[in-house]
Amino acid sequence: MTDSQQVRVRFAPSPTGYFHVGGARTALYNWLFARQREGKFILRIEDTDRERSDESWTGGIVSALTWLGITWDEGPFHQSERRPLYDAAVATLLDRGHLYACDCTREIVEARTKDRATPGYDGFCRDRGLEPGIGKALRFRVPDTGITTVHDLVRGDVEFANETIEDFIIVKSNGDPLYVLAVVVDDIDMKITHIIRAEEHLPTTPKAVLIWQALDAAPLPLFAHLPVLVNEKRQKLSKRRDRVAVEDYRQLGYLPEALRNYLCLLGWSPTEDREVLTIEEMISEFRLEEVNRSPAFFDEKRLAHFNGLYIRALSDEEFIERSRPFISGEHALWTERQFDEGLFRSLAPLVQARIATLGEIPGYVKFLFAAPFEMDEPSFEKAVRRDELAVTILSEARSAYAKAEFEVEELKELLISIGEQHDRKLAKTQAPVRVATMGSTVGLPLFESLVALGREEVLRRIDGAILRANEEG
RNA sequence: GGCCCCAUCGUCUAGAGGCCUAGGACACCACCCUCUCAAGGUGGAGGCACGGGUUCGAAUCCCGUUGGGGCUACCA
Repeated sequence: MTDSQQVRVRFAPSPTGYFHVGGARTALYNWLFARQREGKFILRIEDTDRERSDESWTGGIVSALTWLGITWDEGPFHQSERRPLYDAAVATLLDRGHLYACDCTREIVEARTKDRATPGYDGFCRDRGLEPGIGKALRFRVPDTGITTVHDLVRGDVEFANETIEDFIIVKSNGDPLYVLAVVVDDIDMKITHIIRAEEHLPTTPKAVLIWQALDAAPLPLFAHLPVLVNEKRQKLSKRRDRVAVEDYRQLGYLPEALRNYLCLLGWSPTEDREVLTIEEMISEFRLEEVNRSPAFFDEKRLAHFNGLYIRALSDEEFIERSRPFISGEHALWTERQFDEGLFRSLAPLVQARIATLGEIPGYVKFLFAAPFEMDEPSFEKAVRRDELAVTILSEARSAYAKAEFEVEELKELLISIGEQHDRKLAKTQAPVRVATMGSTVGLPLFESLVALGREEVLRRIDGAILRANEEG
């Protein structure tokens, strides 16, 4: 390609399972590159294998990309709808002698090559002059000598000796084209200039180059093979064994901008030790040539850190809006009637400062809305049963709060003075009250929470705790 | 097995021959702040896989070893 050409990249996932973070990273890099070069980003669904494709997965890809803010300029195209193009390319290749029919079954090929030093197809049908047709696959005649070079922007030139590449199948015996052919035909047809994809595709790239050259229809694209994302055991992220679905992270309460930022940093980094980047900064600073070559571990802890950063950067109002899916609807721990938006708003900033994912919100405010009131037993044991002064403090707090102004400072001062009478610091005094009213030793600041609960409920819960401590203690 | 890729703290990375006494971030530890828990602040521990070269000088270049990974389907 030349510099004057418009940049055209594509993201081409196969709809064979949940859309995962590795795919999202690949899509993001393609998208950033296209935006930076003012080119086009094309979405193409690689569903040449009908038996392995499912329309529902395509919907998942589309919604995940949309959620991440990765928009496409053309598509989504489906390979399954572009069959005529592949057939025409096959005709051309056949015409030029690049293909030959083969009727060897997989078993026969394996039996024949089992003892040979070089595995793979042995070229048995190369010169048998079989007539193409149903029941026979079409293989690409790979040159016996020479080198096929892949020009890769992140790895440099990668060379493959042609003798190590087998005569691979391009059309199945049932007439269906294979991915290796479809991808090349589509990339040529869509005038793709840069192929940015995961490293796992690198070994098949020389085959694509060979087909591309045999078709002789367009200059070769530039490649960029991104390092794979791995799990803690340093194996390629797998849909089967690892939690990788973008949708899962969405459900857990990760912000798309945080996931995007984290993903951007898995394999590339900007200068000056910066890590939090706006989308504009990513677009202007991203460089394919600076992408790392080694596999990167997808670290959820680090992702959570970024998510916390992004959550804390939200304005009060934005935080409330982002919270909605987690505080109402079918996943809420309470009914719509039990929920009170005003009360939630009053405590929201305190929640916002404490969480790393939006999914943690319910845990912080369930003491306010969920019925029946849930008591954490270990907390009760620790702060009430094992504290001989707990019941005394609860009783005194109850009396004081019964007639107090229900306001943060007032409630705090009252508890401080109760503590002083028993020579206790507030940290210790507040524990039984917190557990009695909020159900746990940990949680939101106590006095703000008491105000939200209201006098009546606070007194009721303290009474309940005293009763419970006495009857079971 | 064959082909290919890779190799800086546990993790993500900065580093393109002298700026490195190897920088930042997550996680971890300590302290500060503090009504609990977080958040925030300060500090700490922790790394160039190994061996040869090249060079006045190597984390940086070359070769080898070792280790990891990917691919090896009439899947994508």
